Amino acid sequence: MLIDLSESDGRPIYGRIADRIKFAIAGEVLRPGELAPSVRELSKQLVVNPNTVARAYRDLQAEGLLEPVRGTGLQVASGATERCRSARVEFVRGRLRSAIEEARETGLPGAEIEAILHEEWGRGGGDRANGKGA
Amino acid sequence: MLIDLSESDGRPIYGRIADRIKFAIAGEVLRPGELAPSVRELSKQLVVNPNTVARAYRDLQAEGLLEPVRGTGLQVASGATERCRSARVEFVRGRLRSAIEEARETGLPGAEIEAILHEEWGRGGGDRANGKGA
Amino acid sequence: MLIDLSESDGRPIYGRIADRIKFAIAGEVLRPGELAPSVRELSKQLVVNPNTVARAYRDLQAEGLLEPVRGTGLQVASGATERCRSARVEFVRGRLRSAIEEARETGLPGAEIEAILHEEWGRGGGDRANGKGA
Amino acid sequence: MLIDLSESDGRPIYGRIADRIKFAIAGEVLRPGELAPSVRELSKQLVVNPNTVARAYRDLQAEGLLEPVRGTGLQVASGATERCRSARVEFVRGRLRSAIEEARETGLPGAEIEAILHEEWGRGGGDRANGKGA
DNA sequence: GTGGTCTAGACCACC
DNA sequence: GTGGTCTAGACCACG
Repeated sequence: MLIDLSESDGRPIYGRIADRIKFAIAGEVLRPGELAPSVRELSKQLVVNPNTVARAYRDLQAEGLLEPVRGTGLQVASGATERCRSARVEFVRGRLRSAIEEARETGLPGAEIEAILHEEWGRGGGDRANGKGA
Repeated sequence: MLIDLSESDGRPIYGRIADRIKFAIAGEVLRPGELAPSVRELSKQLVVNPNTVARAYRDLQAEGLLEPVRGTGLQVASGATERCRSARVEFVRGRLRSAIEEARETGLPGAEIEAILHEEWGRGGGDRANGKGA
Repeated sequence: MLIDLSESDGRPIYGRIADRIKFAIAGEVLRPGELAPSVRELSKQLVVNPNTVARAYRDLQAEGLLEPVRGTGLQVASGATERCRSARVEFVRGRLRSAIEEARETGLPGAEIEAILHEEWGRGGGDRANGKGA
Repeated sequence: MLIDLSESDGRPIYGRIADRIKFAIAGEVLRPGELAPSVRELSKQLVVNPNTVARAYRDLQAEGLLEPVRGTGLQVASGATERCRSARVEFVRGRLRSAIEEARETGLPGAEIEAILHEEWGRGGGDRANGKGA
C-alpha cells in the first residue's frame, strides 16, 4: 500500500487519502477482508496528522467500503471492489466531463480544444500500459 | 454580457465571475475601452453579494485587465484582448491536463480512459462550431 | 432552537447533537430554508468544543439534511422535514424494538416484561400531550 | 449453554457475554455449584478472542457470581440465582425506560409512540410463553 | 461574521 | 496494538 499525496491542488488531504484507498481497492491492491493500513501507520507514512487519516477512514466507513473489526483495525468490506471500480470510472468520467465542459464555456473554438486535448493526452504516452487496474 | 454561474463545483464565486469576464474579453464580447457592467447591476443579475462582484473586479484590476475611469466605472484595458486569449488557452490546457493526470493516477487502464475521453468529447457535438471566439 | 444534551448514556456527543437537530427539523422548529444555529453559537450554548458541533453538522450535510450557503451558514435542505419525520419514527421504532428484543432474550417471562412496559410507559404520564410534533 | 452473540449494537462483546451468563444463571440453566463453560471452549464456540471471554469472567468474579475452584474452573456461586434474577429485571427495566425516555425526547406525539410500542410488543407474539425463566 | 481544514495531544474502550 | 471521542487552537476562504 504505497500512497503518494503529491500534486495537491487544493482538495483536502483527507479526501485525497480516501480516493487513494478507493483506487487501491478498485485495483485490488487491497482486497475484501484485508485490513487497511492502520491510522497511525499511514499517518506516519504520509507525514500527516493521524486525525486526518482517521477522517478519511471515517468517510470510507460511512460509504460502507471499510468496516471496523473491534480492537483490530478496519477491513475492506465485501463487495467493495466492484463498488470502487464503478466509482472510479464515474470519478474519471466526471473529471473529464467537467474539464471539457469548462473548456467549452470558455468560448475557445472546438478545434483548438481538441488540439489541446490530443497534446495533453499524448503527454507521458497516451496509451502507456496501465497494468492491471480494472 | 450574459453570465451564467451554474455548475458550481466549489470554485469560489468571485473567481468564476472573474473568469467569465476574461473570457468575454477574449471573445471580444467586451472590447478595450468599453465599460464592464457595474458592480450593482452585475450583482443583481447574478443574485450575488455585491462584495463578491467587487472582489472579482478587484482581481481583474490587479491583473491590469480592467482600469478605473473616475466617476464612470471600469473599462477594459488596451491589450486586454490578447492577454485574455492566451490566458484562456492556458486555462483550458491546465484543466484538461490535470483532469487527465488525475485519471491516470486512478489506475484505470489507459484504453478505458481514452474511451471515456472520446465519449465525453463527443457529447454535445465535439466539433460544434464555437463561433468566433479566437 | 433550545437543545438539552443531558441524559448522556455513552452515545457520542456529536451524534446526540445531530439527532436533536433532526428532531427539531421533524418538529418544524427548524424549517427548510432557515439557517441552523451557527457552529460557534451552538458550541457556546452547549459548552462543547466547536469541532464537536461541526462534526455533527458535517454528518447532517452528508445525509443531505443541511446544505452550506457559502459564507453564510448551513441551511435546512428542502424536503428535510419529511425525511426527518420518517427518520424519527424509524429511530423510535428501532429503539423500542431492540429494547423489547433484548428484554426477551433475557429469558424473563413475557408477562413480567409486559408489566414493566406498562409501568415505564406510565411514568411521567404515558399519554401526556406531546404538542404538535408530527 | 448455547450463546448467540448476534445483534451486536455496539455494546462490547465481553459485556454481552457476561450478560448471557447472568441470564443463564437467572434462568437456572446454570445452577449454583455448576461449572461455567471453560474460557477456551466458550471462546471457540463464539469465535472470539479468549481474552474477551476471560474479561467477561473476570467481571463476573468481581461481582461474586462466579468463583474459582482451583485447578478446575469457575463455578456458579451460591445465591447467584436470586441476584441474577433481580439484576435481570433491573436490566430489562433500564432498557425499556431509556428507550421510552428517548422516544419522548424525540417530540413524537405520545399516541404515536404508544402505537409503535404496541406493534413492536406484538411482533413475535407479545405474550408468548417464556417458559420457566423466573 | 460564516464554515472548513489541519495540527497536537489527551483519554478511553476494545481485543 | 487498534480505532474513537473530545479538546484546544491556528489558519484559510468566502461573503
